[in-house]
Amino acid sequence: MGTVESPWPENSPINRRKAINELVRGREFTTQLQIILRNPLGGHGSVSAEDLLPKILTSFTEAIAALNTTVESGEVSQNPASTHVSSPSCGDRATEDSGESKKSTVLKDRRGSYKRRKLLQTWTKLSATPIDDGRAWRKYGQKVILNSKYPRNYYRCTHKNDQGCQATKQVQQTEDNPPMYRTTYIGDHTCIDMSKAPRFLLDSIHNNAFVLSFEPEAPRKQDQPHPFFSCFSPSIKQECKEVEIPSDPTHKQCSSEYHLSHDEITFGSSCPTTVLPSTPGSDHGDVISGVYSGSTSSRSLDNYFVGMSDFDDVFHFEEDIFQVSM
DNA sequence: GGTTCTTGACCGTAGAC
DNA sequence: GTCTACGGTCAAGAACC
Repeated sequence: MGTVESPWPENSPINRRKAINELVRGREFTTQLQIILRNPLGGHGSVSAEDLLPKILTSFTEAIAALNTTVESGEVSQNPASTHVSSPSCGDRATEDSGESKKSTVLKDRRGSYKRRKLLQTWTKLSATPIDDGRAWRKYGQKVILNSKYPRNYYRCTHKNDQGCQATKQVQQTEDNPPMYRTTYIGDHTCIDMSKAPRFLLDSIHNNAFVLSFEPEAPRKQDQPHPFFSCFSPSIKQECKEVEIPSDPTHKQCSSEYHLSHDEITFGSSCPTTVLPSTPGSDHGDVISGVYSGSTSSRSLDNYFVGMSDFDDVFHFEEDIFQVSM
């Protein structure tokens, strides 16, 4: 517990290499796009921004797919019910259920696990307060769990009906002292929250065209780093503490939910997190399920753009990163 | 009036026999 | 193969804004 293992299964160097190659390609396309956008009147040959965008998306999609293949080979997807978390609510059924104690004292696998849940990626978080992750959830059920003092609450994305978002989460209070809340996320968001969509995305919707906004006047939300890319910024990482401090409600929202810690991806330094690993080697999937999810690919990538104040926040179009040759 | 919550019923899964 | 127990989801009514 608490130790996040290496996100890269060492037995899949081919997929990893492919992912890196795709990311490099995507960066090259992005660089070309930047040149075009900075010099819209200049001659860029036959390549246009409209041509580059699909290539960029394809590169990222391929990278995600490669990573996803890598992850799945390490059994990322797992029923959280079988996750070994040191909590009474997780339930050693044999210890309390006297009626079955004579059958077996060994805790077997839980029954009643839906196949759908096994197919979707899941990850679990522990926090001192119910997590407000900024997403719109709608409660659809509550269930008393065997050997658990508190009921388990079931939530699904508000956009399930209108956008078919399959993301769900379960929140259950543990019997720990002080009480903790275990939040299990199942599946990734495939919805777009229009209230948080960046301007370039809205423009593309309204104009039925791809429009990237690199305008500098768009306010940066320093206090709300984008969950996925925030780990690329070391100044933000230190803010990432999974367990929230009850006495400080300002820390209620923690970006670490989607956070790529240094272990998830080898770009930055440390990022403390208590995202509970589903299985050894599955931690990376726990944190950024959406990115690794093969079922979403580019659409999921779109979601990671949603909520950003500016596209520039993501790519940081700066020469020192992209080494633009102009 | 629309949205969200509550809660009992139903369904799917898997261990036991 | 059937029974049983359990977790997960559905859906109707209630509550809320």
